[in-house]
Amino acid sequence: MTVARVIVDVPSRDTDRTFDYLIPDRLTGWVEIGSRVAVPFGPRKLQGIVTGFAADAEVEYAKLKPIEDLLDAIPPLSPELVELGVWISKRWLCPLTIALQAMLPAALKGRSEKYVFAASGAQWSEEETAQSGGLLLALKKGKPLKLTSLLQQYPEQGQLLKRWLRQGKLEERQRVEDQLSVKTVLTVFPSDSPTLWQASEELPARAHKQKEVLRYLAENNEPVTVIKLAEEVATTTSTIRALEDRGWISIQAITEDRDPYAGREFPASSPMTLTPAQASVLAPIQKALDDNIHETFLLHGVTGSGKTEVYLQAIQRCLEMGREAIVLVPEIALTPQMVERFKSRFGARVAVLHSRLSQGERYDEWRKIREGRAQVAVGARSAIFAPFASIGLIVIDEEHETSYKQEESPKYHARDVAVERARLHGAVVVLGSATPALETYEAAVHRRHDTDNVQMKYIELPERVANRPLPGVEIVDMREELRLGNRAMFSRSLADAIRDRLAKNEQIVLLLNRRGYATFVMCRSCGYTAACPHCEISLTHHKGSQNLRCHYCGYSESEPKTCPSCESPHIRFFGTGTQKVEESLAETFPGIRVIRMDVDTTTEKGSHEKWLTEFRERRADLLLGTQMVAKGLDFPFVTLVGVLAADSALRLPDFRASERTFQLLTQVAGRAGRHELPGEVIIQTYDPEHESITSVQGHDYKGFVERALTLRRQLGYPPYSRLLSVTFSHESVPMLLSTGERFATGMREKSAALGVRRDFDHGGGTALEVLGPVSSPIARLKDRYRFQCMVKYRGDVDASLVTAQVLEEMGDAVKRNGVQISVDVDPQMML
DNA sequence: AGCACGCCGACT
DNA sequence: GTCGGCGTGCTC
Repeated sequence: MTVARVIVDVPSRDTDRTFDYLIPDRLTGWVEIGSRVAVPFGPRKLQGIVTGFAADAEVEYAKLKPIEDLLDAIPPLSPELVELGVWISKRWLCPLTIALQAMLPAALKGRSEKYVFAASGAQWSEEETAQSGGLLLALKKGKPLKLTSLLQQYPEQGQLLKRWLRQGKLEERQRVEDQLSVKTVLTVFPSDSPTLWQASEELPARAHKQKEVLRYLAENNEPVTVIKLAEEVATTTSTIRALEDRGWISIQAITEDRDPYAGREFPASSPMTLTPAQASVLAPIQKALDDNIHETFLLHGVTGSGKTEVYLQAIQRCLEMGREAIVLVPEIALTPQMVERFKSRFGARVAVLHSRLSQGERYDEWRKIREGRAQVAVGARSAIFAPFASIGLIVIDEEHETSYKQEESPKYHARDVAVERARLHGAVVVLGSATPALETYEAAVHRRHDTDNVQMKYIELPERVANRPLPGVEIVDMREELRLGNRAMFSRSLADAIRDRLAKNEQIVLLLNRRGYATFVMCRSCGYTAACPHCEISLTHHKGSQNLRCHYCGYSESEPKTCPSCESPHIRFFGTGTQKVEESLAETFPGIRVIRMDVDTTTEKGSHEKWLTEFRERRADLLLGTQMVAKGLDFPFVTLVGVLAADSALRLPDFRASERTFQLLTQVAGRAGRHELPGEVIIQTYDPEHESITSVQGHDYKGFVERALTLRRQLGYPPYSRLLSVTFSHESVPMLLSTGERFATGMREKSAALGVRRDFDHGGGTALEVLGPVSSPIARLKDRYRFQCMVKYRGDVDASLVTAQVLEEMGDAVKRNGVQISVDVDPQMML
């Protein structure tokens, strides 16, 4: 007899280990590594994942309980994904169950559901029945009812329920249920035609409708849905049921796929002829695929250089070798246009995973992969967990994008997961970008060995296809504009250019760089600014709902008419939102047709797509938006890109601020002049000397990066060190400080044993140093104060492990004092 | 994370 | 006396 080792779905530190369960006979042979099971856990029923087996002799615990149920016929996770989960939980310090959950589609996140039913022989008085307001009548029918829906239906009867449960008149049972079942359709399976004709003879003469149904089935001898059949013969389902009772047809529930792209035509495309440059970068990728070796490439290609075609042909080779491919794309760039390119090349072999699909649609796409019906997965961050069996290639497009780092636990970075997963499969990784992250570029070009960065090969597409030039970039100093008396939102240069495109019927993309540019509220008389009473965050003004909102905790209050502090009426809503720009555009350029894309206009499902289609069809002149207009869009008639407030993010206290600004500007500049018409870019800024802006002008990625790397080396920032941040939060500051100090001391003690840093020319001198505890950039959140420690360490040190050890040692004390601790390994946002 | 157990104050 | 507050400890 073997025993299953199960990770139960309780995300806490002390349950972050396996628990052993007996495998009942009926499940022998079905329970595998990666199986999802329902298990009893204390008084509850929970979902768990099987991660291994043990022989009887290895089991220490005496009173094992049996697994109660197997939740899927095919295990949703493979042993390889379980192994990857273990790796993630160690690297990013999260409970294993959290890492495993991240790999499952939401539809399979089992919840424990409670059911209530009347105990056999239980008696109630008439008075009680009346008192219960219908509740008892429902329960006396004997069928177990869901506790949550009972409480919803009879909100007054909570107390009664509780009492009867305690008295044993009612009983409770728990079941683990999926969030969503597979959508099924009743389908008719006819027997063969002669039998059906014969059956028709046997029917009594008055059964006209049944005869008609049989005739229809005999003529079209193939399975048909009950609904369609009823429609065709103009009858009801009961007629069809009657035929089933007679045994001439069978009706089965068949799972139906909700194909979100159903009914859409994707014209077939075939491989394009590659330019010599494209061919030369494809060659080493294909060679690695042919040789079956795990290798990572950084494909550095300027905007419009044809990276996607290289991906497509690499995937093709991968499929020819009988292996599968994953393509990651930033969520925001996962447009129909992008999907179409893959669908038209690989057709039904493509599964698409992104957050705009419904939970059910996502589950269907996931099952296509799991069941081997798709060989290419295209999706956002979490598609890295696509349940393929034999991966040959993983492509990460726009690899520098911050959206590849998940900000909630597990706080994994898809790029790192990709490399590890590829290693497990012996697969090739291609990281593509016009503006690679400094970490990636450094690992590919300088190939340092004292960091944990993966070794990779650098391949490059330095020119646009068809020798199209990169657009000319003009930088406008807005201080100068002001000096010359132009107080408008648009510089003269940008205004002239917009007018020019309107006259020529060409299109414009306008980017409002809004990061760090919140629309806060300030009193011009006394300087009062509206802040959240629970978080140390200024409130954001929402014009539509006329209120002020905290975007961290959701607190909101109505828009003040006078200053709450000094009662002055001179309270103003600062900052520039896209709405304001839109108004200003309408005033300055009468008749201009503007599409505005921001969080307000794109929340509705499919709206993103709708706006882009409208713009593509030239039903608007100008596309205005935030970050989301910068990525991956390709419109032939866009010849002008304007950037407002290019420098707005530069003042953020984040050492990556200038890198981010440079990347964003380069990306948005790349939207111009991608086709026959040449492009032009106009960048408005109050900081025209800043390197992250001037480097965009010369399309000088390498120059910018080398200078930035020198600076990073001097300051000992990544990629010349790695970071790990630990945030402590509690209602009382002294408690926080003492806990933070304890952590810092613990870390410093351990670091003494790790040796010295080899080549950092700044202070510290040890392989691991701890900064803080200091007040966190968000000093208070939801009524809890926050302090943080930053751990800076040499790449070959396993700081995650050291941190886990120190937190373990502090464990008991911390659990009692209620300080919450959250760890972020390789934090991407310093805020 | 729940959920039970257990030990304290305020009510029928 | 009992109901319910939340501290603490366990879950194969």
